[in-house]
Amino acid sequence: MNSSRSEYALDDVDWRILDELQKDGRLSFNELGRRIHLSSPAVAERVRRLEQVGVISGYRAVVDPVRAGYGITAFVQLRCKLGSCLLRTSRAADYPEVTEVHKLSGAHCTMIQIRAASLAHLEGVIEQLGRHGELHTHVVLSTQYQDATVSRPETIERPVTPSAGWSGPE
Amino acid sequence: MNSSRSEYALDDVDWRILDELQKDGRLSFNELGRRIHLSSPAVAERVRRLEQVGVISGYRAVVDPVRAGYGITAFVQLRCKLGSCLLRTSRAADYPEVTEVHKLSGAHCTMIQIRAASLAHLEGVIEQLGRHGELHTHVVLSTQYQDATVSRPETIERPVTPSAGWSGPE
DNA sequence: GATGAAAGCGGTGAGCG
DNA sequence: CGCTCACCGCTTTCATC
Repeated sequence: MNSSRSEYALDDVDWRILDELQKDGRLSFNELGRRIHLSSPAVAERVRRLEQVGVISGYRAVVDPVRAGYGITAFVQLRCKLGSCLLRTSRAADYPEVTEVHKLSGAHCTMIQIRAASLAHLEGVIEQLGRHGELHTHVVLSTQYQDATVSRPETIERPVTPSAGWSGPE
Repeated sequence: MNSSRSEYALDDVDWRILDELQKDGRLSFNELGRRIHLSSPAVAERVRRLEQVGVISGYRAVVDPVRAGYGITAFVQLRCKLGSCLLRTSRAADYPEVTEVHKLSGAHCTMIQIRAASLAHLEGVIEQLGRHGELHTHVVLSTQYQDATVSRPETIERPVTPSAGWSGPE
């Protein structure tokens, strides 16, 4: 299920496959091949390789958190106290409301995303999280955009304009 | 495709279906019914209702951003300047690197998640975003956890302990 | 990679409990 | 509201080019 390499060279056809499967994960090899102009056996082989290499890590139904009863989203930045770090003293199952955990550079060590059913519910979660350290909470008023698909990096490379006054000696 | 109501009462069977489809979005009605002990026609009807009501908003292949060449993740908190707000002056296609945009309560008006191919790439994106206002950037060192599934709210309700010294008059 | 054929499985609808 | 059954269609897969 895993590759020894952490990256894998994706060609144009691979990206077209990824585009389609990110839009509709239930496409059959037949239909997928039709859309990217490839035969189904060829498509099947590529998809299987993408899965084995781990570029495709799975297929999931996308559930709308709001319509499923989770009206509240919040981001919490947590600076763990020594010895009570969230990542060391808790497991994912302890906090089903925690949707994401990222270790950060900067002043706060962790960025956490939370889904809660109500503000009262959120309050309870935050109270628990507070035992691990100092936290800054940001409640989301509305989500404008999420679940973006990943597309080919080459397509979107963006040049950096060098700061004029800070060029090296010439 | 949409319901007039924003929420929908989900029973136990619905949640079992959502659990399974979030684990494997390509399950056939046949296999899904097998797992939750229901016949395929019955399962098909429920899944279709969940789709119509918008609880299931789609099916997607999950692409690992790192293995797809996006090694860098960052969170940016943006306080828009009047008249140059990101949400008013740009569209999603202008920033393919922006994965999520949330409007926030608190000092910063927006929380943005970014996926970039490299630090140089991130630098370019941040430079562009900076035109919209003041921003605080947090680079993710590693992601411990993401893509949690949503499960029944009732299961995980968490009591809030009232602050002893601040009860109302009795 | 493409083609073509064969086999298996999944989806759908009717009728009933 | 769910089950069973039967039918039709599609998808997958293999062998071959």
